[in-house]
Amino acid sequence: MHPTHPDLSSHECSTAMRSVRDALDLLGGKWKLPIIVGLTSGPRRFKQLQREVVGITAKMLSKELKELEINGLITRHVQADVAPVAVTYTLAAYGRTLYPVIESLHTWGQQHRRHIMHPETLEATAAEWAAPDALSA
Amino acid sequence: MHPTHPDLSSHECSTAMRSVRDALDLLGGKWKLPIIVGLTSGPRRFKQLQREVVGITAKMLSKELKELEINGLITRHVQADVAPVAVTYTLAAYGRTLYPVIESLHTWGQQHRRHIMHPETLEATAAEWAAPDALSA
DNA sequence: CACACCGGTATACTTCGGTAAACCGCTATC
DNA sequence: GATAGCGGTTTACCGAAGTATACCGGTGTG
Repeated sequence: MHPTHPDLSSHECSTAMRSVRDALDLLGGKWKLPIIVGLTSGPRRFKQLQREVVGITAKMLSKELKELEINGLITRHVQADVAPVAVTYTLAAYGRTLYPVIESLHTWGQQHRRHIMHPETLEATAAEWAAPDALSA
Repeated sequence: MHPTHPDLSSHECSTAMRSVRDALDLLGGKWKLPIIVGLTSGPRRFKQLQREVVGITAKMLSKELKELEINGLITRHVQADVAPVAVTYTLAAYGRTLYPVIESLHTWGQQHRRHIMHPETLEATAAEWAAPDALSA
């Protein structure tokens, strides 16, 4: 048809799309990111984590932890000597590389909550945040 | 070694968790973010978008676009005068506030792909990225 | 005329994410 | 001895998410 639409970024766009979907493959679903957030403040034990990630069932937590471990984002260590075997989960170094992602989601979610509660300030808000036109970085 | 990290207080942690889950409520699922990425480089028509977001069915695309519009992230406009009614989707101002999120996911996904393909450079990689200790901002 | 593109909708189906609840061996507490 | 905590696994089940396919009215193309 009309190949003349000056689409600067059709390449960049598909690159971005691929990367985002790669990331989503690992982090997608309802629980993975909340779990990682729970681990940002230090090692946690199973039940402890289950209490923090409100609403998750033991089965889901168990399953998600396995997947996160397989992908190298978290580490599981067992202390067999102590009383009723202590199991601890920690953010692995690789998992810590997710901080920027967590942070941006955290910030956006916070703003979003305000935005929902005070919709009258919408335009101001949207303008203030200022969208950096990066993404091509 | 010693990740003497700015331990998120338990309060900050639950705040972060709540925000992240708020964001995930809007953006969760397999398609929403890829669709938004597709719209970052300009307005798109339905079929055009379907071609870019590889693998999505018309039904899903239609459903997701509706939800994104309801949440004010994108805008739909219809041009009724032209031949076979042209429908165009655009990132709304509010949707553009997601750039930081998209960008961090994009960056991480890109690194992750490299990481998968050259696992031997793992330690170097993880160290290099350096996790910004923010998040408590 | 036959065919393809557009922007979807309708119907039917399958898969998977997720829940609820019971259960396991072990330990410590009342 | 009963109960509760730990770190899960197992079973059973449901509903949402996602897929596949066909179809619609309109138009323009060969």
